[in-house]
Amino acid sequence: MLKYEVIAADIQKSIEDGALKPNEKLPTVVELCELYGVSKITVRRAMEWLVENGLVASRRGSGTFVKKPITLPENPLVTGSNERAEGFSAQHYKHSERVTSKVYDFSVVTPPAHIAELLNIEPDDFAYYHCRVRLSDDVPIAIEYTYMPLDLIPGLKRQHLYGSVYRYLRDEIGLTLSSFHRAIRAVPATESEAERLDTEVGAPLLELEQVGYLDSGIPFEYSRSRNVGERYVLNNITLA
Amino acid sequence: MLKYEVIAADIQKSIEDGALKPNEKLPTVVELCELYGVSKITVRRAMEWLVENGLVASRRGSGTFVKKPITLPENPLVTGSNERAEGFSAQHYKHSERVTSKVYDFSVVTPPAHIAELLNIEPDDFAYYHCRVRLSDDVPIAIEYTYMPLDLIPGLKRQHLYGSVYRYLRDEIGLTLSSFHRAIRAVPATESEAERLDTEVGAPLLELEQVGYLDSGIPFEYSRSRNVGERYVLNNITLA
DNA sequence: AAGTGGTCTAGACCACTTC
DNA sequence: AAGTGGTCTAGACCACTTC
Repeated sequence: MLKYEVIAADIQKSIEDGALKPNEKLPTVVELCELYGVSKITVRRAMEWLVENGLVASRRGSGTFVKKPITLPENPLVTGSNERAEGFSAQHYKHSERVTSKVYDFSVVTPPAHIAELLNIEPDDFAYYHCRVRLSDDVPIAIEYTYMPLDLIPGLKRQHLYGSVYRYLRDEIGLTLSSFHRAIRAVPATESEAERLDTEVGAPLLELEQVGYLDSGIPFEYSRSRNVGERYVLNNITLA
Repeated sequence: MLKYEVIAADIQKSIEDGALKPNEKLPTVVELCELYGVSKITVRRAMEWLVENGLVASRRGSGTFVKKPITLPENPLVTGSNERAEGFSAQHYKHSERVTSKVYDFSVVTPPAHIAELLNIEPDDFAYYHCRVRLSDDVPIAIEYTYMPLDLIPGLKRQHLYGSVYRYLRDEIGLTLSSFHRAIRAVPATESEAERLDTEVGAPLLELEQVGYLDSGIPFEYSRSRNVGERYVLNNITLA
């Protein structure tokens, strides 16, 4: 664990267990430097992390203060975060839900031209294609349509689709996932989606269309996931 | 403009006008230090900005490389960014659209309990409430329901609702907006929304429910904006 | 072995707030 | 005037990649 991570985690813990109360002033940057025996830039890193994650607000000239933690009402079944791309399994296991999948299609195809383009492969290159529905405690949450370049990923099997594909890529193949470009939309459920997701035709779905990149900058997936509107929320902190 | 911003902007420009091509290696950190006569940490800041904005990928031990810029298909009329909260007007003027508003309600009320809670005001404190539809080139894009604490904002008038309320808060009142907590959902249009947004009842809307904060950490707005699914996309870059 | 990015030190200097 | 966070310097040291 890096030094700035230790500091940020400590402060986060103090806020979460109430040792630091909303609107309370944190120790000054200089004090924290002395406290942890680190340099100013390291404390700043920790502060930046806390600001980005919505825990504190810094005001030049006066100090850094604990924000009143707010959670917007979470009626729906399932909550995702848009800060980091974690994949469905990682997000849901946290809440000790039982995540399962129904696989509707798993094949090797030559993807449509615009998808080949996004994946940076030739029009006649092969890609895995799969369609699966993700369920949390047996309730269908989302349907995914995913393309992954064949050449990049040796040995993807149907069985992997029942668990976390990202875990397979990371732990078994040793790929390093680095970033995702996302477009977020609201779309109506098609007839087949309505059936597979146990909802109505035309029901609002939250669509996340994304291209995922390895740290090498190479795209490793094109994916469209459509989440049932009334069962899924995406949470997010944004800076002005 | 800060030094690291200058460096980041230079490199961004080189990428955008093609001087730096996809997959090309950037100068090393040390080279950039010499080139700009700055210290390493300043170059790192610039690199971090470029990584966060999806322009380059850094690989320890080998270098920093230009990413193939991708833009996901943008069928819809209007595109927003989820990186920074800019407000409707700022996002849309960029595309040289004509942004207008229809105001359906503007009043002072005591907000519902859960909203008062989120705004950190007493249950019987007053707040401005407004409901307006935002149009881009006369096409309705979104309907907003917003509460703002009365005490915080002197002199909000109906006329301000026809332009950018954020601009009023910033430039006229001198408030500094700092961050937004957002929940993103797909919801069906109600009857009145369908009529005001010129769409069907039950049509998918992209809802952004958000609490906005001042740099002092005080909430200044609770807002729910519902964007017509087929006319609006939110774009976003996420790190793994 | 040489080259690359990543974290960190110990401070300087500045912008801004508070009193 | 004193206190606070924000940017930056000039380097050290390290982890990792490439050859």
